[in-house]
Amino acid sequence: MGETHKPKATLAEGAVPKAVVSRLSLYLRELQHLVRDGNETTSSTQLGSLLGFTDAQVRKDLAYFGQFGYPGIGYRCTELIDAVKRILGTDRSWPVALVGLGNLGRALLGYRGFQNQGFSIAAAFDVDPQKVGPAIENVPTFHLDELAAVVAGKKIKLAIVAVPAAAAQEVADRLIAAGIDGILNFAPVTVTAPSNVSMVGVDLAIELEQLTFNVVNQPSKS
Amino acid sequence: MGETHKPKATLAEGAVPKAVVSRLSLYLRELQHLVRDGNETTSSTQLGSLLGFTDAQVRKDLAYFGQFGYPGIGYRCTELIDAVKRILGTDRSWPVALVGLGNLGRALLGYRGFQNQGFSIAAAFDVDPQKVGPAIENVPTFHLDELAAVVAGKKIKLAIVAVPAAAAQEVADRLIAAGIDGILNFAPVTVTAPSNVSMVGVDLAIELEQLTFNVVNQPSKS
DNA sequence: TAGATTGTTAATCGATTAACAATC
DNA sequence: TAGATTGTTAATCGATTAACAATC
Repeated sequence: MGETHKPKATLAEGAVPKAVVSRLSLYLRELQHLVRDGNETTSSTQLGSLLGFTDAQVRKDLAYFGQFGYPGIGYRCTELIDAVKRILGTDRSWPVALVGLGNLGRALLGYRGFQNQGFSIAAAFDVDPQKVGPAIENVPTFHLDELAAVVAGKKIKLAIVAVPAAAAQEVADRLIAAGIDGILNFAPVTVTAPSNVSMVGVDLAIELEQLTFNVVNQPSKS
Repeated sequence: MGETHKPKATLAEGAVPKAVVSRLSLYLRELQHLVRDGNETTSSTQLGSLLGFTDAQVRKDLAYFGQFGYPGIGYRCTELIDAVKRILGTDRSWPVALVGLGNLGRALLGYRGFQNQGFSIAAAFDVDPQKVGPAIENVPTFHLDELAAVVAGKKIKLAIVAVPAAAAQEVADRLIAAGIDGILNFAPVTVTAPSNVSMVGVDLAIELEQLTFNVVNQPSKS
C-alpha cells in the first residue's frame, strides 16, 4: 500500500482537456500578433473576440495553469506570451526528426513557420538511398537505418511522419524504439502508440472533407 | 410574421456538432481500409476500437444522419462508405483552387491523398509572375489577378490558402469575392469569413505545440 | 472615486456513455 | 433458438457560460 493516493500535481496536469491546450496555442499566436502591432496589454474580452471565444472561456483556460492577469488591467502581452510558452514547452528550442522525403516531406523541410515557433528540423530520413545524402534546405539527410543513432546523438524527442500510409505504422514503431516521445503524423492512417508517446494526426484530405460537409449542408445558398 | 418557426430540416443539419463530422471522416477512412483488407461487414465495436472510440459513440454519430446498420449483423462496409461519402459530399469530385506556390503550396499540388478522396487541384495561383505560367504537376498556374475568372470558369467552390500570414486575409477576401464557399487555411493566422463561407485552419507549428505540451507534462518519463 | 477586468464559483448546456428492447 | 448487434432513450459526465466579489 502507500500508493492509495496518486500525486495531486500529476492528476491536475492530466486533467487539462485537449481542447484547452489547442486554444492555448491560438492565444499565443494572437498575443504575438498583438505585440507585433504595438499592444502592451490585452484582455480576455479582446483575446476571445479575436478568436471567436467568450471572455469567460479565455480566463477559464488560463486558470488551469495559474494566475496571469491583473484585475482592472488585463494581461501584459509579453508576460503572458512567456507564460504560455512555458506551459506549452516552447520556451526552448526543439530539434525535430522528419521521416519521408516525398513532396510533403521536402516542403516541411523548408517551412519557415516551424522555426518561428521554436522548432528546427535537425535531421531527415528516407528509405530511398537516392533521396538521402546531400543536405536539403541545410538539413542533413540520412537513410532510415540510421534513425536510432542520429536521434540519440542529436537528442531528438519529436518526429514528423510524412511517408505513405502503408509505411506509417512501421516508421512510428521505429521512431518510438529510437526514443521519440511525440509524433506528428501526416499519413492518412490511424497510427497507434503506447500511452507514454504522444500522437497527433493531420490528414489533409479529411480537413477538406470538413469543408465539403459544410458546403453541401449550407442552410442558404444565394 | 409567418417566420416564427425556422424550417426543421435546416435546424437538424445545423445541429450536427463539428466533432461528429470529423469523426465521420475517420470512420470513412477506416471503412476504406477494412474493405481493402477484404472485410465485407463491420460493427460499431470494431470501428470504434480501431479509432479508440466507444461503440456507443459510433452508433450515436451515425444516428444523426439515419439508419445504416442491420441489428445482429452490423454494417455492410461498402454500403456505409457510400452513405458517409454522400453525407460528407465526397460522393462527387471537387475541383480545388490553390493559392500560394511556395514550398508548402507546391507540395500540396503533388499530394496524392487529395485525389484518393475525390479532390483535384484544378488551378494554382501566386502573385509572383515568376512562379506562374508553366503547369506544375499538370496543374495550370495563374497570376492571382486571374482568380475570379478562373474560379468562375472552372466552377471551383473550394480553395486552399498557402500564402504568408500577412497575405492570408486579403487572399481569403478575394477568394470569397470570387464565389468560393470553403477555405482550408495553412497560414498561421486567424482568418475571418462571413458565416456562409466555411473556414478550416491548419497551423503546422500549433500541431507540434500539442506534442511539446504532452511531452513536457508527461506524468512519467522513464 | 468610478470603471474596468480579473479569478473563481455556480448554473447551464452539450456531448458521451450505459442500458436495453427490437431485430436478425 | 441463442448470440450478436443495432438504434435510441435515459443517465452521466465534462465543458462552457454567466455572475460576481475582489482588485486595480
